[in-house]
Amino acid sequence: MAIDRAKGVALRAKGLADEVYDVLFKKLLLLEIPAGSRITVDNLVRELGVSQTPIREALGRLEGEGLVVKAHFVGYSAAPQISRQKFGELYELRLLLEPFSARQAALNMTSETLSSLRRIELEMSELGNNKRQARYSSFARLDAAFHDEMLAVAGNELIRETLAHLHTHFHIFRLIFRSNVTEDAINEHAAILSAFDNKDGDAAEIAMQVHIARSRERLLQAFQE
Amino acid sequence: MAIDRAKGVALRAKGLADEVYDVLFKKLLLLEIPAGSRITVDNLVRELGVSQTPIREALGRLEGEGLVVKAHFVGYSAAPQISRQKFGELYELRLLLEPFSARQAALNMTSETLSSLRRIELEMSELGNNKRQARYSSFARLDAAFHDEMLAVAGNELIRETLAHLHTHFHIFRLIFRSNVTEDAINEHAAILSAFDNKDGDAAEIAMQVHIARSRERLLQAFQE
DNA sequence: ATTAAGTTTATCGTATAGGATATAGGATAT
DNA sequence: ATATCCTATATCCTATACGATAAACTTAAT
Repeated sequence: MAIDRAKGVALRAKGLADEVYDVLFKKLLLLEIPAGSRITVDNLVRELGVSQTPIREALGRLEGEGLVVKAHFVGYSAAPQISRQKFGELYELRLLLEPFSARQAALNMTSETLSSLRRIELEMSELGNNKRQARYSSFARLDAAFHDEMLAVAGNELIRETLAHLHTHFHIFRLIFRSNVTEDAINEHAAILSAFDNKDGDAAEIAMQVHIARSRERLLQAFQE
Repeated sequence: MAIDRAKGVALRAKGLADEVYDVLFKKLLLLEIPAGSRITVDNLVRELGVSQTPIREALGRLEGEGLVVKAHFVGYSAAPQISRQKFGELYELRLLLEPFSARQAALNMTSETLSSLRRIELEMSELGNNKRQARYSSFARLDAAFHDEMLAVAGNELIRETLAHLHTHFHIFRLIFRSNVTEDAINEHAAILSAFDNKDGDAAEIAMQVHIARSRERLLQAFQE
């Protein structure tokens, strides 16, 4: 896990702070650092083998992105678990942005992106045989890729960045409640893909709306268990 | 301008990094640091009288929020000026979020918020006599307050935060092109206020849509000058 | 037994020194 | 005259030492 300084130039070109950032980001996404738990600078110094400065800089960036919070003279912690209130707000926002983006994507769709989306879809459908843990983790990654690729084609980078940012929190939430949400989503994605194939903006918008609304219903059960 | 360490406890309770953050944020918003210009750590050390660590931490946070960018072994710079492309994307996003929020705000409107919005509106209309520079600066602040107050009542904090974040970049843009956009906006705000007063969601949504679309047209001229 | 005060420890916050790199300017060779 | 190489400087990047604070633990008194 330690960062190998012997890599020399290639590593230093990016800067240690960037490396530390990537490591911490990944740990947060994989829940190796549980939501709400403390993150001490000294521990990271020992664990990663770098000095405090790049670690503080990386934590500062994560703080700016809302993934960690800081209390004066207490230190950093991973951001707390998403609340039910926040969950509802997140889906309201997705419903405003993604159906619109799906429409745009349908109108701008290229054959390259379409085949790329089909490949993602194929990979998803082949996950059924894997173990539950591995399956869910892969599914989450592929689902993120599907939506992100669509947003790239839709053409509004600001919307794409905004949702990518929110997706991080969303992802952490989903990982905690390992709901079995894989199979249904595949059918819904197929409907979206079909609309993309026909360059049918109306159909794409509606299909995406259905997809997100149903996703919300599926995950909402996690709060009631 | 220097941070007074003699303030002692009160200052330290917030942490120097937070103080530095506030100072830099304000400088960026007031364009005391022009878009794209270099921000050197050493200069800030001398100017603010604090060590490098809190400055780096503050810069890291600003980087996470997209207000500054960093190049390895080169240093930090203020984020570059918004492009025409980005400008279009920003308004597309606003048109997706703010009319919807205006509808929600109309349905949830309270008498307290309504009178608060009216007070903002009154202040705006009284700015006409001031000097152009002071007038514009005050107008921008009041316009931001108007939209933010509406978003607070609308109820979705995530949308509010998202737009507040974007508003920073938007504000910097407007400040550079000191377009004379004050008078028209006042009339458009009045239409929104009227819909709020009647708790008329449809009217509020449409009025906000018109307001943002016209605002876009007014500012778009800045790119063509 | 419980509470409160004092002490200890872990951690953050700050400062300074030294090494590494990129950029700019000048000198030299063609 | 131009292009290339070299040198110098400003700046970032890293490491370490020291001070300040808050939380945890222990001890003693009621």
